[in-house]
Amino acid sequence: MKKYLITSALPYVNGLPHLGHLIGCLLPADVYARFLRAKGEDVLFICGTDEHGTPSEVGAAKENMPVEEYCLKYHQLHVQMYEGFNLSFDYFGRTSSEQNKEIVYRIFEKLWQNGLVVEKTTRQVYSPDDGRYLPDSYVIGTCPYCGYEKAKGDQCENCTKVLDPIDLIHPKSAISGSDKVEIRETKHLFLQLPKLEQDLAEWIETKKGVWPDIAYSIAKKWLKEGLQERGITRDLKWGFAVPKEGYEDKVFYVWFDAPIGYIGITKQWADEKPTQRRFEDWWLNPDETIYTEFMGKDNIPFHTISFPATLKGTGENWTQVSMLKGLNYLNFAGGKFSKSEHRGIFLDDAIREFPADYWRYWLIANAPESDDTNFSFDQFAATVNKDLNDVLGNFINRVLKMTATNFGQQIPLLGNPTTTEKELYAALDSLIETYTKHLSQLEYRKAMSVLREIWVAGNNYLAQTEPWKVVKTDTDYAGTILNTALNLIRLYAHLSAPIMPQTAQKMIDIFEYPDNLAWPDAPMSVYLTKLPTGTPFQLIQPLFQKILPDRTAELKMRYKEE
RNA sequence: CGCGGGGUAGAGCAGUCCGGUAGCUUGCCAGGCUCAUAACCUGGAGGUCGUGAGGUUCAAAUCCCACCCCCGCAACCA
Repeated sequence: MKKYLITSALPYVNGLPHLGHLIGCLLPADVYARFLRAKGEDVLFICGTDEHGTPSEVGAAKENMPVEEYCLKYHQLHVQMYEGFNLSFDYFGRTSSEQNKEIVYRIFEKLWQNGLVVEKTTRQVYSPDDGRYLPDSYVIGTCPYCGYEKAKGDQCENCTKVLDPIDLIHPKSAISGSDKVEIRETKHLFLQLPKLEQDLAEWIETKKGVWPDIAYSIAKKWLKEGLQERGITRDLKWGFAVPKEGYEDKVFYVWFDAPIGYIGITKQWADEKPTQRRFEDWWLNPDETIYTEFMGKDNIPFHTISFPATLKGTGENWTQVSMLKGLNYLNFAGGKFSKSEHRGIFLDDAIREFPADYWRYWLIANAPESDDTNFSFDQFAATVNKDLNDVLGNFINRVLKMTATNFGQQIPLLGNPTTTEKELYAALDSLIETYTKHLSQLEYRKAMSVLREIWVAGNNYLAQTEPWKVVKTDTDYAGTILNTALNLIRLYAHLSAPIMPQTAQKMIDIFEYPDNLAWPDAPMSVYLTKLPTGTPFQLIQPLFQKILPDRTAELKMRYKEE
């Protein structure tokens, strides 16, 4: 049996995640994992916090705590927030784990043995007052081209010229503000990507039409420009020590150990039950494993080029990515979400305002698949009110109440289906097939528009059959209609579960009938007759609440949406 | 100057690969229904498809050329 390995890009531990992080990789991955599990597939869904690097060191210093403590604190906050959104990771680990260290060393040694690692001397900016080397973007100064005074060492935001921090006039540290900076020569290890280029290019060519255009074209762009040797070490303290002489003060670069973290975290998972689980079954098993990665567009080069090259370079038979979903950005009020300026909606705020499923539905229905997408409370409210409350929530409510009034709180007898029911079965069979196809292909917006059609089909069925009239003249047929409608509620629960797990559970719990959230596996002529006659059901509070204009206005004020 | 994505009805999007009556959601207008949460169902109006009296073609949103605008990337912030 095929195994489905799913990873979401690892959120950087520094600071708190916002809606952009959620839709950028975590949530689409979760929906896919839930969908495959519902279909009965063997799924392993892995994620965790990416912890090494300068931003963590700087963040820890700001909060005046050791970096290990700082990372643990934020790791736990991430865990809490993702639990709040019901992300169904099989394991949520950390790139700083012992297990990851073990895998990083193993891969590094192989690359070393294969002659793919070389030493080069580079010139880096050192700040004595900070006691550290400064990454390019942590050096600020005057742009030599346009005179802009706050140019960053990697690029001038004013004239967009790409810079070398060494070229800045009056350079100073972005951390302490100190202008006592010096250029030092320092040795680093580089991975020789050019040696792997040919191999990589052939492999990527097989992904044409398989990966989304955005991923394929970005990978091709990098190949076209030619791969360069890539530094895999840094002059930092927070990271895995480089196990080579002369590198005692250096650690592996965060972008080297972060993707390897997928494997390291899988080993964390396996080590919890060593007699039952092996990371090798997933990661050194390419023939049986279908590996799907989710990430924001900025991450695509690392997942299509650097990481596959790293694995290939070992000469070992690692599982490589087969499906890859790259997403664009979610913007807020015309601009980016920002961690540093705390601009936008963060997950702790989001969950305080509305149930997780409201967000999950909106985000998936508006996933930034082809372009950046803008979040606005007006649109959010409109979607929640219409799709969730009016179309789905109201359908359930009207069916339950109508049945309770006319037949009591139990499933009425199903008579022989008429042409109308048969047409409904056929329409749904076709819609569900399309819906399933879109989810399999990770086409979320299309999938959601079909799901909505499926919900509308229920309301349409009632409009056509008018059970409130029929009940006065033909009780038996009215019972058949409502029986069918009640079965539709169950169907909707199953189909909605990957996107709205909590709501789906509530829908299932309406009926006193043992059920799970398995994917429909039979034609509707069978599937919509499953609830046994006489099964008791409960009248529940409406599943959703409308977001009224006053509330929307208040939200816009609170979150500063212009 | 480079690279990637985008520009289609008031708003949000699909359609472009493979040319053939311009589609969906929301909003607006009208009708139906009255079981349900002022909800549901149906119909209608609304677009020179960024620009070019460009090119190819019987036919262009779609292919080719030139240009304009928006967003992102450029190896260290999803």
